[in-house]
Amino acid sequence: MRRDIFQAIADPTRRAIIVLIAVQAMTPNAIAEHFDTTRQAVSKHLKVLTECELVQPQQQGREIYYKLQIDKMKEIDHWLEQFRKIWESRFDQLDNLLETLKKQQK
Amino acid sequence: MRRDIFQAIADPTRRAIIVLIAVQAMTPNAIAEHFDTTRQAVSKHLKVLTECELVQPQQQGREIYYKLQIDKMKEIDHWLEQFRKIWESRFDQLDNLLETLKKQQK
DNA sequence: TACTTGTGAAACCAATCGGTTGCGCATATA
DNA sequence: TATATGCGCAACCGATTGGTTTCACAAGTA
Repeated sequence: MRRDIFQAIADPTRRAIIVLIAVQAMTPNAIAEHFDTTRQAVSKHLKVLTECELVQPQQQGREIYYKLQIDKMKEIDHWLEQFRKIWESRFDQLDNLLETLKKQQK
Repeated sequence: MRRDIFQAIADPTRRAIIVLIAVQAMTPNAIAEHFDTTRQAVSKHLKVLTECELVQPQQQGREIYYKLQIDKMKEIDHWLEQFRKIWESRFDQLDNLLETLKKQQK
């Protein structure tokens, strides 16, 4: 199933999971201990994250370690790039200057 | 109403609206012309974007211009910062190297 | 072999989402 | 004043979401 990465990071629990496994790969059970939900709920979140390739499962015996695919996070960064151009531009700085002048006039 | 910016950018139409008004402030009618939906649907999206302060309305006669608050986008950038640290780190590069070696062994 | 452990999948549920239509209300304009 | 325009809000609707409980199954362990 094709998934949207932005929809994947919309959920706060999912974002917390991402932060958690960014440090090191973890099993669903280990992850669930950090939250006030069932393992199954975490499993569902991991499914979403896997479907959009933000996370990759690695079977090890009967345990499955989920590892963050940090490269995929760059997709968000890439989308932000167009706005970074704006907020770093002089036009934006001019805009802020005009706003400040406007407020001073009041 | 308090809103989550990540939930706000989860919707593709909403992201398109953000890109659209990044160039210049626009009215709901003008925005709606760019999409295959009603003005009311766009109005709802703008409400969500306004509630999380990604967008600001500016009344002008009977028209309302919606302007992107580019500064708010930095919040996403800020969340990404922790991952940027990882993907720019040598540990990550070492990780990739190990992965490559592993594949070559097969 | 019997039991325990780690896991995903299915069925269900209330809440939320993104869309529509219909409405009311200002603000131009004739 | 009457009419047209731009807009937000409310009510409604089907689809999706995030959670739960129950179950099945493979992998270790007694």
